[in-house]
This record gives sequence, C-alpha cells and structure tokens, in this order.
Amino acid sequence: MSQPVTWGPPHVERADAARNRRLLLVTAREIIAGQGAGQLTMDGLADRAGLGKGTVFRRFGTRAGIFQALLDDDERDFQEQVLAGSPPLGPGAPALDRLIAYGRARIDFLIGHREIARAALDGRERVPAGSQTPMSQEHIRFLLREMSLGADPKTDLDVLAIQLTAALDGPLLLYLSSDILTQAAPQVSERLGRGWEDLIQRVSRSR
Amino acid sequence: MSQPVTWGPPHVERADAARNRRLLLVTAREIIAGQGAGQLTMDGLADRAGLGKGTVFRRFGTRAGIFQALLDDDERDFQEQVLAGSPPLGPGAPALDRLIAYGRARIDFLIGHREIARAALDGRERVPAGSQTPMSQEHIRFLLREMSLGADPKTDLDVLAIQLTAALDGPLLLYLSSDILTQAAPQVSERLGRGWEDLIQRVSRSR
DNA sequence: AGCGTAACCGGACTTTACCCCGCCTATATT
DNA sequence: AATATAGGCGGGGTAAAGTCCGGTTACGCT
Repeated sequence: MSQPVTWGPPHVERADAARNRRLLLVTAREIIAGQGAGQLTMDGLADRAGLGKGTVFRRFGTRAGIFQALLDDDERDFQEQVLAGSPPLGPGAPALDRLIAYGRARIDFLIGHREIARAALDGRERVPAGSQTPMSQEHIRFLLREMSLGADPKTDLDVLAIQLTAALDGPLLLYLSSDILTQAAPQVSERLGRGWEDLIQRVSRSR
Repeated sequence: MSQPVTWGPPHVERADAARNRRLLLVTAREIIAGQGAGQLTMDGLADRAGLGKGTVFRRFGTRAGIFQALLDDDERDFQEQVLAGSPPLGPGAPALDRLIAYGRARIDFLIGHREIARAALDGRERVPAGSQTPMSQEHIRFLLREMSLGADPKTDLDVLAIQLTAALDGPLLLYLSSDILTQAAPQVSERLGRGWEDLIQRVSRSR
C-alpha cells in the first residue's frame, strides 16, 4: 500500500506465453515455406506446434493477425536498416535521397513479402490495416518535413504522407497480380522503383 | 457443319440467370442497408432471395465477389458521369482540371461506398483486386497523357498511373480506420481532396 | 412443335475460422 | 516454501464459406 499508483508495465507477457508466441511464429513460417500461405490453417498450425487452437487465437486474434505478426517481425529488421543503417537508406544522406532509397527498399521488401503481406489483409476486419504501416507513414512524413515541403502552408504534410505511402504499398498490395509479381519480380521492382524516384522528384522539385 | 467457326457471342447469360443475378444484387443491398455488410452471409442471402446457395456461388464465386459486383454496378453510373457528364468531371475541361475533379469525385465515391469497397477486398484471393480499378487507372493514365506528361522519356506513364490510383484508393481502402471514415467523412473528404489537388499540381507543374 | 444439349438450380457435405469456458501453471507475496 | 490469483492453456462447439453432383429447365435446331 506504500506505492501510490505506480502503474508499472501494465502488461508483461508471461514467459510461457512469449515462448509459445515465438514457437507459433516459427512454425507458421515453416508451414508457409513448405506449403504456401494459403495452406496455413489455424488447426494445422496449432497441431504442428503442439498447442491448442485456443492459444493460437488468443495470441493472434485472427488468421490475418498471424500474418500481421510475421510482417511486424520482419519489419523490425527493416526498420533497423532505416533508423541506423548506412546512407542513403539510413541517416546521413540528404532527405530527398533517403526518401528515394526508402521507397526502393520498401518496394523490394513488399515484393519479397508479397504472400504474407497480402494474407495480412482482411476484408472482415473493422480496421483492415489501420496500423499496417504506421512506421512507413511516419518515416515518409518525417523526411518530407526535413525537405521543408511543409513550407507551403497549402500543403497538408500528413495527407501527403498517407498518399505517398499508398503510392508505395498500393501497387503491390492491391493492383499488381500475384502472377506478375512472381514471374517478373525484378522488372516490377525496377519499374516501380524508377517510378517512385520520378514521383518524388516531381513532388519535391515542384515550386 | 456449314458454319466454319463463327464464335458468336461466346456467352450470353440466360434469361433466368440474369433475373436471378439482379434479384441477388437487390437482396444483397437490402441486407446491407438493414444490417450492415458484415452481416451478409451466403446462406442468408440465398434464403432471403428464395434461391439455393449453389446459385449464389455460381454467380459470384466468392463472398467478396458479391461486393465486387455491387461495386461494379455502382461504378457504372459513376463512369457515366466521367465519360459523358458535364465538365470538369466530364469531357470539355482541361486535362489537369479533369484529373483534379476526378480525384475528388472518386474520393467521395469511395467514402460513400466504404463498407462495400472494403468488403470487396479479400486476403484469400489469388488476385485480390487485379481488376479492381482498371477504369480508374486507365482514366488517370489517359488524362496524364493528355497533359503530355509522357513527354519526358524518363517518365513511365503506366507506373505513374498505377501509383496515383493507389494514392487515391489506398488511404480509403487501407489506411484510414472505418471509425474515422464514418465519424468525420466530410472532413476526410475535404482534406484528401485538397491533398489530391496539391499532389497533382506538384506532379504536373514539375519540370 | 419436338428434341438434344448445355447451362442452371438446389441443398447436402466438408472444411475452417472463430468462440467459450473449465482447468492449470507461472509469478508475486508472506 | 506455501499460497493466492491473474492469466494462459486446451479442445470441443458453432456458424459460415465454398464444393459437388443429380435433377431440371431454357434455348437452338430441325
């Protein structure tokens, strides 16, 4: 009763829970690698991991949640490169160069993760992807601000960041067929990368 | 055996099939209007329409397919406005103005159809939305070409059109929460609309 | 009009996401 | 170390998506 409120960490994941979470993610990757994302079922995942179905759902909430968790996991590494890697992706280069490099890197990341990224989408969910790319959006907005694109009071940096994020993710998540992505990944990467560079040049160079 | 090949109309929808299709679309709209898109089930739809479940699936293939069909249906009217309506949305205005007007109109269309549009997304499908907005993309590309944005050989008009389409659809389909969309639809429309205009100004004015 | 065929219709069947709730274990406290 | 308890665990249960196939009906041809 001595400590007033001390709302310490409101929620530390229990050790066994954390272990199971990791186990489930690893097992999910195995299944995906072996049989494709479409073959991953909740029962199958639970069985193969030697856990109950309920556990899987408590951890991830929904099927799409598993893919979101996998994506988050991989994005952490990617984020590392962006926040602390070497220029021009990491800090140290001019914002314009960083923005172009970021787009190219993100395009390649999404192409590499197309199966998981698409499966993470879910038509049923209330917020399909409200938090899907907060980091992407924030980083883009940060770079835009550094480029002093906010100078023009007419420009709504938040909205511009959202739109550019969509210009980056949308083609890969929504508009390019899976077939094209698998059959011609390098060409797609190249064209979208050039396109992104051109788009950013236009957006920034405008005056 | 007299007619060589005469691949006539390869597929005319039979009268009863067409009737049922229409009936199902109408019934689906009723359910959505009354109980929300999330409550629409294939069994419920078939029952209420007085048809068998098999029929529903043969017509639309998948749950998401129903919403895509509904969207297509509404998009036809919208398309009409774009192709034959009055300027600046319809023909007769400068391409730049038309492009800005198109974006604003599309934003409002998507806000108005947010429930259906989101439900039309489907994480399971091989091609989530390969043909989701061919018309949008083509129209944007057409206008860009009219603005002679293709003059610069470095610019890939096809890619630019895809990216701008994504900048238009992405925020509403992927990044803005449903809550925000319902609670603050007018403000969202306004901000995204201004943002679109600013984006297009930048893209076109750049040199 | 009568006939052959292709397409459609319906509903039983299978699979899978997701819910629920009683049991059990990890952790903090004494 | 014993105990209390929050929270994790498990697996059976429900509902809905999607498949299949035998029976039926609309349309083209003669």
